[in-house]
Amino acid sequence: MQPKLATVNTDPHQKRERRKEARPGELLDAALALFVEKGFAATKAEEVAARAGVSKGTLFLYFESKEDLFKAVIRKNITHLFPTWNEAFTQFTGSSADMLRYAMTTWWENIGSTPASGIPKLVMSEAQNFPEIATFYHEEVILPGHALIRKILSRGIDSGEFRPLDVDHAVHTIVAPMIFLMMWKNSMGSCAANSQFLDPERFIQLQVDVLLHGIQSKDAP
Amino acid sequence: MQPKLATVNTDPHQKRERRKEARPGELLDAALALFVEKGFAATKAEEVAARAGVSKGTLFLYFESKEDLFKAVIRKNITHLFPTWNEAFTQFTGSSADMLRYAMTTWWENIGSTPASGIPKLVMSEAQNFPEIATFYHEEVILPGHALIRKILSRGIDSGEFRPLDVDHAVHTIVAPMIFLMMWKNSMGSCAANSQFLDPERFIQLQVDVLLHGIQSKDAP
DNA sequence: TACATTAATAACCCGTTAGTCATTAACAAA
DNA sequence: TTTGTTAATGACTAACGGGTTATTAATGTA
Repeated sequence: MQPKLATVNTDPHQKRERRKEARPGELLDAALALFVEKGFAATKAEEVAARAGVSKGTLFLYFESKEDLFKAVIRKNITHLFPTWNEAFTQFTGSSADMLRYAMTTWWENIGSTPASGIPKLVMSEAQNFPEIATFYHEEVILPGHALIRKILSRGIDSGEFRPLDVDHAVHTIVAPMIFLMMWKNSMGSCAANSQFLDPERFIQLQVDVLLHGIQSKDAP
Repeated sequence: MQPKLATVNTDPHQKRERRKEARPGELLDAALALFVEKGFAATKAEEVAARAGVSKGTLFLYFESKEDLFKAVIRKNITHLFPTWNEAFTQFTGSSADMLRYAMTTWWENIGSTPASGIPKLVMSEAQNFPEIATFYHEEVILPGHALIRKILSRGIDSGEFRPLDVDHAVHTIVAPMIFLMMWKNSMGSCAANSQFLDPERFIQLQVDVLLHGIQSKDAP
């Protein structure tokens, strides 16, 4: 709670390091963590700097403004996983059910369980304040992501494995729980009372099961 | 974008009104709208006052602090719909499928399509900054809401209409898309490009359909 | 019309914080 | 060892915004 003056370091006698290459990345990591945790407006520039182990002046040496830092954080974490995933999916040989299960599992491993899972919360929280970010994110993440899911669904329907569906809308049904999970994890999830309330892996398993098998029992009661 | 000085009114010659009773409600409505739109920290007390048609001083006449205003906003919008809903559900006579459909439809009419739909975004965005709010919300909204859904699922399973399920986890599967929808609507939803991207009513219909029928075709292809 | 009460105001105060800049010191080369 | 370059610093400032208060005026009553 106390702001912890920047002048006070864990080891004040520590040598001042010159690491031009490493600073931006470290600042971006620190900023991501704090923006996700406290929100953009509530996070102080000096906090970000302190967390990255530098002074506030250094932060503004690498980023024009706090807003510039924010945009850089988003941009950095929109890594281009999509090409890799597209590759993996076009070469997939198993059933479409397995494909969906595989997709959600690897998504959890590569995004959901990493700090990058904080991005959706951040983007949604600040979308109104930074419309450019919102459209940027929409085009660079949401649309490609949807395309990926649509591919799985279409494949399953074509093969007769899935029943015919309005694919464009069904995509949302697949994606919504994943977004929800990331949001939850990065907000309510850290409240003590909720730690055992929602277990991600279990949730994903059940989610896939419900999606694939459906709730309604058609034959056996 | 320009802050619009509070001193400048649309009609500066307008008579100064004394409406002690109406002010708090109007301030809370204004605050909800702005907090949802811009976030708590990014919203200025003067903006809230201006939107409610009063000066900043008046705001602090009715609320001790900005934080107090925030808590009051949350508290006000946790209206006690649950008793009514519990009533409606215990008296429900139709099938459990219809019950689920009914639940989601009325939820959309009473919450999803109203300004109150902004609360989840607000709570999740600020959960880390206001832990008391998070737990309060968890107990007053999330737990009762889950209890309601659990009731529907159990009923369906007991009657043999639904296949046996891990009810505790399945609840999340029902709830997640609704939360997602509210979040979306109050963040990305207002970006021009996304207006036709996700149609709430359609999404809910398909959501219920997918949940009830399931994706996987068990008999006829 | 005169007066009392109090809702509403706007100028004010002051702590906080984004952003700057003169100074310091780490490192490389001579 | 000396010197030049520049990464890093932290004290500084200017503005912003939460909260206060002396003043104003709306309304009710005599």
